Amino acid sequence: MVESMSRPDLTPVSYVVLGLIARDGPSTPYAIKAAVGRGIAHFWQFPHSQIYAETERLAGLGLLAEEREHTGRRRRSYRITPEGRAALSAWVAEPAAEPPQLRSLGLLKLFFAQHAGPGDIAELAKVQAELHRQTVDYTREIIARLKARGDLPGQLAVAELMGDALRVMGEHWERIGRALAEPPAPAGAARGR
Amino acid sequence: MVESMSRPDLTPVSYVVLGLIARDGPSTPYAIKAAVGRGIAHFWQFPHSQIYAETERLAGLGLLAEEREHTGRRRRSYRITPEGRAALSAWVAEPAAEPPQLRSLGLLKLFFAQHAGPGDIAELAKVQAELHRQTVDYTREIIARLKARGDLPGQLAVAELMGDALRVMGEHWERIGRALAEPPAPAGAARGR
DNA sequence: CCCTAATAGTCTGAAACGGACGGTGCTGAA
DNA sequence: TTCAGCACCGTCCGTTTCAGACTATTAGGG
Repeated sequence: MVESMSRPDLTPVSYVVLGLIARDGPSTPYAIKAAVGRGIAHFWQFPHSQIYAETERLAGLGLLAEEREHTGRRRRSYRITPEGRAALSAWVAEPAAEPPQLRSLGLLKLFFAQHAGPGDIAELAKVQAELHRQTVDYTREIIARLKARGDLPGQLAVAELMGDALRVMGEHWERIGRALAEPPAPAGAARGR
Repeated sequence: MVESMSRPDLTPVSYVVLGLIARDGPSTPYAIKAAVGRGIAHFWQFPHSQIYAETERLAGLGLLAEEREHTGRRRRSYRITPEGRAALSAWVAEPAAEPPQLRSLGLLKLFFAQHAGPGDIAELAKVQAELHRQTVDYTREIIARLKARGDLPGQLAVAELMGDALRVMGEHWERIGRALAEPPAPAGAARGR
């Protein structure tokens, strides 16, 4: 039983770059940067400067081929090589055993809610609920666009999953906001704090 | 309108440390490390070596007070100062405007699903579903424990939110797995993918 | 008294970060 | 025609984070 078929010298960012070029055809790093911002950034973040380093490195490894514009700005453009496609496929085919990671400053503050007044937490909940609503809306747009295309079932599934997860989190924040806002003091048996 | 009441020289990790010491009383860095692993790590990750650096720094700022064991290992122990409590409260009270960030290798592979066979994606979905199930179970335990205590409503809310989000994501993965596994070829009116 | 496991903490090289900064070429107003 | 302003495109570099290897220390069991 071989443990890993995918190349150990490639990082997730490498595959993002390979994958987007495979999807969109020959691309400049700047175009990749824009494409990342339009989707992948929502579940795998990294600084754009990485893209420039990564395209160069992948070209060195023979997984991308560089072409340079002859006119004007002489931008570099990269297309994927057969080796690049093979590396990408091998990686996708290998199941990911890592759990998803969440990183939320809002949750961190909620965790320590006891150190602030209920009003402050209500405000936090309001802000977070609104943020989640916006992101869900954005996700909806993406879903609509992907459905119109009918193509790319993987991307659609990702968007639907994320949309649902964000919706559920947003609902929690709304519930928290309501619970703290409406009954400033529940009256009657004043449960200690 | 003042923009920021909270100290700009403190990072989220600083507040994690302050918050846990505020909750648990005087603690050694190692104890904090353990406490982080029992909860906060699920929505705010950082390397444990940071804790040692951070306690020292916070002591230098006067937000923690260091005490050293006289016997045995002479471990450092830290308690929170009034200034530390004030800094913590100010930070918690200030709403977080950042959206939550998700980071999932599984979603990344799903996004590029077209580059692997359906069987590979089914396998990915199976692994991810199982991972999510485990995490949900773990979350349930935490919720039960927190409910038994009756205390700390913020922590309970966090656990419930995360549990729900993970459950929803896990259900998506299960659905994906079923969709790919059961009908290897949908037969009949082949809906053009 | 020694061995082992659990506890406790240190250290470091490598990535990642992120944002300031500097060109370049287009467009359209003067 | 010029050139100001802007959107595009890419580089660079100081800081922070990161992971985890590594080193003690101590309690407990044999």
